Amino acid sequence: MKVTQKDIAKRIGVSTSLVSRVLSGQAHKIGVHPKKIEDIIKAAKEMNYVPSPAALILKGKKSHTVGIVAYDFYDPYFSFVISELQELSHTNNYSLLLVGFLNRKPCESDLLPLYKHSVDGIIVLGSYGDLSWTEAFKDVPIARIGHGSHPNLTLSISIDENDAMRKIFTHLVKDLGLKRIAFASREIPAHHLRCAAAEEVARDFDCQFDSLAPSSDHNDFKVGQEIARDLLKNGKGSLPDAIICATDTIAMGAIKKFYESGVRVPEDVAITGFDDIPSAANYIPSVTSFRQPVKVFAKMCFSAVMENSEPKVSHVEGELIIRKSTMKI
Amino acid sequence: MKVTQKDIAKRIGVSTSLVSRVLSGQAHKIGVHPKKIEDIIKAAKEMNYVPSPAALILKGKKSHTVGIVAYDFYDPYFSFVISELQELSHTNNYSLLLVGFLNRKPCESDLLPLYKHSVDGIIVLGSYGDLSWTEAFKDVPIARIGHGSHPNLTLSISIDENDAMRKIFTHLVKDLGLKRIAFASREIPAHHLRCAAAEEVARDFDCQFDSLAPSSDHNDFKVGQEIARDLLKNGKGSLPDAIICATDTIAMGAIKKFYESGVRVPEDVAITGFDDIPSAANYIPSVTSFRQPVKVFAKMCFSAVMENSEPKVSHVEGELIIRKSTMKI
DNA sequence: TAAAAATTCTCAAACGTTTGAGTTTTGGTC
DNA sequence: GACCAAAACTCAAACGTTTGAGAATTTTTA
Repeated sequence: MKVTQKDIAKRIGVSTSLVSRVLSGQAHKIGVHPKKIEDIIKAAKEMNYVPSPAALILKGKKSHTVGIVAYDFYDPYFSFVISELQELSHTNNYSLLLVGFLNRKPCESDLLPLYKHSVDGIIVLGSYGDLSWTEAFKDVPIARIGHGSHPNLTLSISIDENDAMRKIFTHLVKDLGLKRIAFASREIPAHHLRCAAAEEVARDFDCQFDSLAPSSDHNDFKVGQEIARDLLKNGKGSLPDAIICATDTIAMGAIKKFYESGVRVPEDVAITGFDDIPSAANYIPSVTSFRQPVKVFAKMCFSAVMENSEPKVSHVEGELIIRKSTMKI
Repeated sequence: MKVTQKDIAKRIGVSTSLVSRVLSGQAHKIGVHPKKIEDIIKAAKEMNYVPSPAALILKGKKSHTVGIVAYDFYDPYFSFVISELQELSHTNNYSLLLVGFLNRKPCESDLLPLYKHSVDGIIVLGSYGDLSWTEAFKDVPIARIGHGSHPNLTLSISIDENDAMRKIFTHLVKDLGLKRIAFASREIPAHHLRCAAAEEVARDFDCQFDSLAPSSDHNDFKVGQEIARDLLKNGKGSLPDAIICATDTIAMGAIKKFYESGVRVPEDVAITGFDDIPSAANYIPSVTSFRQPVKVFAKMCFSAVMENSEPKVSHVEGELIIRKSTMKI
């Protein structure tokens, strides 16, 4: 059924050693007759030989597999990352192993697939989530799309939050002339960082700044709604000019609550999101959002683990996609 | 570094054969002293031995890996499926190999990962997409979440479109008293099926029925917008009472276009979607949607490929989630 | 034209596990 | 204490590939 080097060797009448060296590109290391090289390659093609990765791994070769671990699959942002990684792995002849730590803390058995398939590298999605499990993978490069550094990470890549905020504020303050800015987020590490950046930039832009958080923690959408609801308690007059939301979904939650309360977006309050997930463009009104350079993230992570490059923390620039939710009327 | 059966054997002073038989649960087949069994198992635990899957695969054992092939990662519906499958694979101690055929026709190199890792089974996501490549995997069970049968499929599972339509029509016609129903979809196989079901059920319900399709084919959202635009050309008076959309995203597109044209949903026209993707609940107004029993799909596919069960085409019931976009005022 | 050198090729062990067939040990029986 | 069967264990080959070391063949050189 499955054709092996032995089959090729038999057909041509040579040893498997020769076949192996030719097929693995080591032919030049010893002398091999050009004609034989040709024959072997031709035979391999004809019999459509595919090397057994199991055998290769046994011999200590690379598995050409990267594991991708995600803490959350629902987030459309991550779906996009995954589809990018899939594309990259395909063009580089790698396989993609998917492992997820859904909510729960990663346990032994979560990591097993990574062990078992002896991945050449691991790509982690998301800033939050503990990284203690990386201890068990000291010898494989681990890259992360997310914020902050960690001793076991070969690459940690993210946007520069300050730069992002600067771009958002420029739009809000310079383009639109807004002054009273608020930031809406959940009580999670990834959002704290963003909030701190917003606060700092607000100072530079000389804005009145407020940080909004929900009383209780639900999903992003509910959080957005709650924040809007809380804001409305003080009367429509006291609304900020603009609300920068930590995610698109929070933005949508806020927009919906405002809509239901007769507050118009962007006329009464401008709203921005983060990540530019597909539905941001489809919402009513379409949501201005800071788009992360996902393709670049993916590419850099992939290169980092393939080449096992030097540890590094990197920032790459994103882009503010301006839509109706902040448009001048 | 990595501990093997040899290490265990050496520590206890037995042969690797014995260790292997004990550890792989074949001890009862030959006689093994109970004490030794205990010792070996204890040692394996202490040294935290993990069997090398490479070696096992080489010996022709199962790889405990299932491949999941998706034609589209962007669709939130599939993200959800994938996260379910991930959960299942985890509880069953399987690994998940992700391969995607993005737009393009699956080519040789797309399938390589499945070959290479000698997957025990394959789960295909989506009705559309050609299945000719399955010829190359005659010996592994393939299950599909999607419509229709195919000789190489162990399981093809989907909702019963007629049942779904019946539930939607019941809501629209019986609950809301609507009479003039339209169906909006794209020109793709999966939607055609749905359209046919709608048409048939409309007859049973004695409704005026119309099938709507865009002049040109874009993404779902644009299609929704276009269909709404086309409908508006004939004046607001001629709108149907309700539009059943083949996907949530088409529904949102239509809603948005209507909103921009001053047509109110649900007051002027009721709209339903399909799949109940997360953003359906978040839209303005929230979108009534037919939810597919994704968890059941995932579970059945997984079981089917794990147990390599008899070929079967299955339907399971879904549920209409009623929201604002069809609510009585 | 034989020896040296260069070229081309093969042997066999190794990676970690399984398993049929064989070997040693144990305990029992007369 | 010699013999037998049952119980407990080991040998070695096999899975598909790589690779250092060596063997065979061809070419060069003197």
